[in-house]
Amino acid sequence: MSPARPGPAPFVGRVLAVVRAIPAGRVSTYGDVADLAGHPGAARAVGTIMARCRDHAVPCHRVVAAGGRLGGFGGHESLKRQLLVLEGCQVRARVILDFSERRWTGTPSARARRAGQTAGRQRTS
DNA sequence: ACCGTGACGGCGG
DNA sequence: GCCGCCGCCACGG
Repeated sequence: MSPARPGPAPFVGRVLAVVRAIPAGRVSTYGDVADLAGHPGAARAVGTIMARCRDHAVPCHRVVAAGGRLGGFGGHESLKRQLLVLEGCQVRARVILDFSERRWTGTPSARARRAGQTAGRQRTS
């Protein structure tokens, strides 16, 4: 009964969830995603997950390399670039020009939480 | 428990 | 600015 299928490993599931949360017009780096998924330093693993992800509900084109470089896209970098441009990013060759403005590292409240602060939300009391 | 897989990150040349 | 090297990590076989 309920043969509970293999299902994605916890980390994989969280990574996909994080990527799905990246708003259109914004981007995150592999390292940012690893961080948001709770495994800082696992950027390479995130890349591997992206490479194997075939779920169209996951906007993997919004995951870029450090410094705003495009990174890979299964041999279709031009497509990745086009998608990002359509979403409003300025891309020159293999670099996102307005990276600092487009970079997304989670919701402000989530970031505050990571920083151990209570900022953003009203004071708890 | 070891090893190969990778859409990485950082640094040096 | 590009390329190559090495270190890093989670996963599956």
